[in-house]
Amino acid sequence: MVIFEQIHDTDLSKTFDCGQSFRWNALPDGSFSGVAFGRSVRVFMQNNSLFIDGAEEGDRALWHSYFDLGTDYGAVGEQLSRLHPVLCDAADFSRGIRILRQEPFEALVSFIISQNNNIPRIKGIVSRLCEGFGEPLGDGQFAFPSAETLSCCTAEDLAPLRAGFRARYILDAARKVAGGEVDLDACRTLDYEAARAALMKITGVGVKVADCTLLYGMHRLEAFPMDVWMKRAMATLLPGVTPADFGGFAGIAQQFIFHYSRSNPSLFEAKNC
DNA sequence: ACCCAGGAAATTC
DNA sequence: GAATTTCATGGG
Repeated sequence: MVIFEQIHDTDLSKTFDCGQSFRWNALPDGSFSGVAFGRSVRVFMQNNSLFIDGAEEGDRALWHSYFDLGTDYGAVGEQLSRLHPVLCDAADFSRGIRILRQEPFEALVSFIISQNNNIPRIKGIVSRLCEGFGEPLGDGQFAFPSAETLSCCTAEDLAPLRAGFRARYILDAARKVAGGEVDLDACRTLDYEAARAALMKITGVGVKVADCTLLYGMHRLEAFPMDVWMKRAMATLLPGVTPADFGGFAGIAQQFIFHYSRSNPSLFEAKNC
């Protein structure tokens, strides 16, 4: 068990269910089970401490990084709140969300699967992908499969996932990553536009999926994924505001606005009469 | 039966 | 080139 004390501005339920990750599930006791970097753990908060049950002490730095515990989200929220009144509401509503540092390939494939799809179904496909092709971890859980493993698969192999037209996108991603044509490690340090262009060499990866991969898989906070919710939110709630206005925390602002908008659809109802 | 879902590719105008 | 259609699958 790894324990982090004096942890603030952290709500695991919001963090896991705000649409950035598809690998965590709530247990009846309020804790969450999930897998990251091939480690199966159960996590919960208690008295401002974050407990990682099943984690080894040697992985302390890994979990610190995964949950981005080095960032003061309270301070980020305050800074964003000063920029615009809507950000004040969004940041307050989304208090507790952290941007996880997920595995790059997992983020890439997860958001390829996400296109024109809904979150429960995305989770189902990702789950079947791991069960079918990921390394078993001995407790009924499975690691996210590697690009190398998936690069050897055929479309028929992926049929049980019921991923539909996205299956061939997954395979193209796996082959280009495993073959070195797309270097995910390089995308961490490449300038933003170049990293985005590199990811978009994959069939099925457009601007939005590339931005999600950069933000959730590589913690590139300048990425600002624009899905239908974000487009509507920016047009309706923040006219004239651009991601650049959020400084170095655009990605965090995006997640706050996204969660706020999805959770309050009434914000977009017609305001006549 | 119909509509939508954290989009992107293929086709058409 | 910009606008529209199609793409598989499942749930409401």
